[in-house]
Amino acid sequence: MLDIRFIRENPDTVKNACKVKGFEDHVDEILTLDTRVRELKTITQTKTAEKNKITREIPTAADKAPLIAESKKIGEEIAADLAELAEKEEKLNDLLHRVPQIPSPDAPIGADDSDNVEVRRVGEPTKFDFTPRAQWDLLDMNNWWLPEKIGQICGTRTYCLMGEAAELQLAIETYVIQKLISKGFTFIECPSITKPQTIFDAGHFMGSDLSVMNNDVFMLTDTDRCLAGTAEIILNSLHSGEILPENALPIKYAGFSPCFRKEAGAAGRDTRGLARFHQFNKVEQYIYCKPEQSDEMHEHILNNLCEVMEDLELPYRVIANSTGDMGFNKVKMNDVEAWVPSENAYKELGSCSSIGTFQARRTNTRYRENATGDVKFVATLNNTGIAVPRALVPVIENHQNADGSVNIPKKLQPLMGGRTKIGGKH
RNA sequence: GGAGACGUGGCAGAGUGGUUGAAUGCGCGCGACUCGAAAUCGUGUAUACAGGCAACUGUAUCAAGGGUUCAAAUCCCUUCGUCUCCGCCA
Repeated sequence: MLDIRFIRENPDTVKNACKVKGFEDHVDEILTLDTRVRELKTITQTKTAEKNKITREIPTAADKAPLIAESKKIGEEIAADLAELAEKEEKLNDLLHRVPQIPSPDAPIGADDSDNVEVRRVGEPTKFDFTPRAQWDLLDMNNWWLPEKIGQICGTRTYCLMGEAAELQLAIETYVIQKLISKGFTFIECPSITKPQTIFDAGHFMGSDLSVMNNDVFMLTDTDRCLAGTAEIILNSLHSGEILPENALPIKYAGFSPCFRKEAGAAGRDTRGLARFHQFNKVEQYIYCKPEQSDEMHEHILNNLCEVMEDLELPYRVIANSTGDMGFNKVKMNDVEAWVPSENAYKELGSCSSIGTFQARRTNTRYRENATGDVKFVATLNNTGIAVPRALVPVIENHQNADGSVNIPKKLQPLMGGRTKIGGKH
């Protein structure tokens, strides 16, 4: 959420953010409510101060009865104002949770992903001197998965890797985790079961009614828990309510967890292959930093993902997502897409986001400035480290050979027992 | 799942209805002493919101929420969390 003072002082900026991101504009209603709420606070606080003064005189007063009566009378007056205050504050709070984060001036303005802009392209689409196979053919012929059987057992949008593909997935996860550790990240394995409030605090949903997430989040029936869609959710709440020392920043976490998505809005999309599942694994980069460090950290975690692409020897490109595509809580967003030969297209493998202080306001995560002693909200950022099995798609397709075998990228070979190739007839 | 204990400031730890935003100790900041440091002494050390140009003032906060009362850290209820023992268990 945004600072109410910021909205008060920059209503036009906020209105514009609503417009370019495609969210309803509640600014005028917010400002009206805000004025009334502050009025009521002033009135009730003045009366409470008066009442406290009388209350303090009671223990030593010779005749207590008139003072008690007076105090009681003021108490009743306060109660009436308090009722209105509570109602107005609740309404204001709900509307404040519907105001989107202000997008960066650098972000392309646009309604949806068709307005995204390619920032850079690294490597060329892979050329083959044979007809390359699609991921599902490679998986079938190498006996690397069980699509029909697992569909019967576990339902749609589940997967099961076997043999060398399962090994490769584990190697990729381990590789990325170790890479991030070497760059100063703290490796942290996160729970997937969490409370709905933590998901809300990550700022992916609008308003203050938690039921809005039912469409996207798996709720665990008859419990107060749900399944987290990403480790970002847990990492975001890791320092909630804390005031961090300035020199602790930036804090860099490499979170690993199984991730759960309902994929309710994706019916019929990516139903074949390893691209989209209810459950997958993800290494997540998560940063807490000072707001002025945010751009630098954005480049840092974006570059980490680009390096991973290069270590996996994948042709890829970086996208600047448009204001309409970046989502409710983001300042700026860069997708990283890898080349997928079977689709003759670049496909998203990761998404790098600057959140500003938007999440920190929801979790109340702050730091104390050394020089001034001031307490300020931290900025947070997140990026994919690697998401599997989706990342296996470009890896096995781009590195395939005519016989259906797959070359292992050099950096992964030590984690694959020194093998340079898997699959094929051998 | 059963039984019990507990949740106070950065930490430790007093405090069971009335100037307690909270004793005391530790830590930390500043100052004095010192050539410098240690020790010692003095002094200071939460956050949010509202009002004010500001100095500052007010209100709230002793896990969270609600209740009783003129008055709640202190009494009652609910929730959350932590710990111990038993049971179960990868």
